[in-house]
Amino acid sequence: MSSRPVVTRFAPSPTGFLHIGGARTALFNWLFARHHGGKFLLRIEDTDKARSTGEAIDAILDGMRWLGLDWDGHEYYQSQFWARHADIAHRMLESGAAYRCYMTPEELTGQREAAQRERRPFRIDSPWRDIAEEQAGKPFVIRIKAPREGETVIDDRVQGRVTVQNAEIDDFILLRSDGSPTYMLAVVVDDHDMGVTHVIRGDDHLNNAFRQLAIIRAMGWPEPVYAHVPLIHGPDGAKLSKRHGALGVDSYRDELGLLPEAVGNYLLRLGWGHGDDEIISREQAVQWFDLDHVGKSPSRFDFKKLENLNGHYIREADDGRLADLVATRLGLTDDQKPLLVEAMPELKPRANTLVQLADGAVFLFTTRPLDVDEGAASLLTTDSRALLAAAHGKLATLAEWDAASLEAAVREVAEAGGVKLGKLAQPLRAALTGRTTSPGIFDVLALLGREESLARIADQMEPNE
RNA sequence: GGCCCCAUCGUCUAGCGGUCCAGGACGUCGCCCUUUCACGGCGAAAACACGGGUUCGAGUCCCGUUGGGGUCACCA
Repeated sequence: MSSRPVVTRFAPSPTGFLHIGGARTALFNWLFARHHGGKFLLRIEDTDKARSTGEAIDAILDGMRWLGLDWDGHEYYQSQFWARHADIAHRMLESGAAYRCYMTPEELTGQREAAQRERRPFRIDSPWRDIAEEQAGKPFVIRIKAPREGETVIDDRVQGRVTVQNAEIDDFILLRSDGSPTYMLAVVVDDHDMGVTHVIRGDDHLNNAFRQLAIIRAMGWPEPVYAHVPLIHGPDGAKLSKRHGALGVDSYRDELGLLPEAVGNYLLRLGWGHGDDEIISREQAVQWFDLDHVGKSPSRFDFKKLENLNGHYIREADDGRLADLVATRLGLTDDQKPLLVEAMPELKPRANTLVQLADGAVFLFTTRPLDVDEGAASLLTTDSRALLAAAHGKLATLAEWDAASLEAAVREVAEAGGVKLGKLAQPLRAALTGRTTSPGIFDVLALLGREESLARIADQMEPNE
């Protein structure tokens, strides 16, 4: 069975956006398939009509594309296979692997509550399990006749050998009273029909694996290899949820301003490691990824580390690409882009996210008079305003407006004024950018150009000058 | 509560019986570079949950305790 070509799948239910945990599951499946030269399939589990939305489907596909997780062939939609699911349930009924259960929901809750009261574990004990004849006209569900003796063992590729007593597995429902298939049935049938060989998913499904195996065995189908990956937890150690800002990947892109390669790299390293390697390209990941090195304990999500990684990828990214991304955020016109590209080498070492990058670039495009923030304003004292006037006078005479001439001129003014360079550079920065931090002041002058620079300086000069 | 799983620095992790007085990364704190802020460089503090075994030898194997997580629907 391990000689079968590898087929993995990602099977999200489109009830919300592609969240970060799902993205990691998808990444692991994708990586595993690519590593083995197999196929990676995508199946949308849209059987819950009430909660599934087209918007969510789009968000999932969009998120996967953004992360570079391409799937083979078209995407599957589980709801299209209802008839097939129902057919399997009926075949199990005929072979005696399942039965019609006429218990009402009320009877069931009654039993459940009784068990609760007596503080004993609840196990479905249907009186219909061994009754074959139909109760004409009465509603029923089809339940699996789960094994009651012995135990079931799963050799999970990440969890190891897990054993569960069959007595723990109850007669769960295959087909609801309205004839619709349950998730448990649908997953198994679809995975089988799609030829899935490796089921890699969150370990919140580990318990389900035993139930699903019961169906697989009843049908005599080949058993997939299971790999249950620990869930991602929030900073407090509990399962990542909306409460922790478990955002959709679209938020990581749009609101947080992260690059897909950073998110992918971070997710890869969360729960998986390859020696001391931290920065791992997609190519290396495909080459190195394996299930053996997936950790068994849940890991906590660390935004700081993600952000740092993103900073690394920003510094590594192409200036033109970064400029496009920032231009969109700032709503710039095409003719403003060249300046942004030119400034990018000075801008990008100062940012860990595109939000910060865009913020650091605004001074290039704001129009006079500038908004001067509090820190910058405190730098514009009477003395420094006089210094700015001196600098303005000197700079206005400059024949060449390049970094070298600019530096020489500014240093000269500082010296003539008997102050250290910083005493002049800081007010200059305040006047030119309205901020206390920016790229080097000579670069700022050069980037802004003669006319704009002189005008901004003049705006902040001593009034009586 | 039943069942299942997990347990190395604050966090992500390396470690697959000796080469570990435990390595890397993020974060934190110093120093250097420097007109600011970053980037970069150097350095520091920081962990094998606890208790029993097994073994010549245990972070690495076994058992227990404690702690954490997951799961117990006519949801997926």
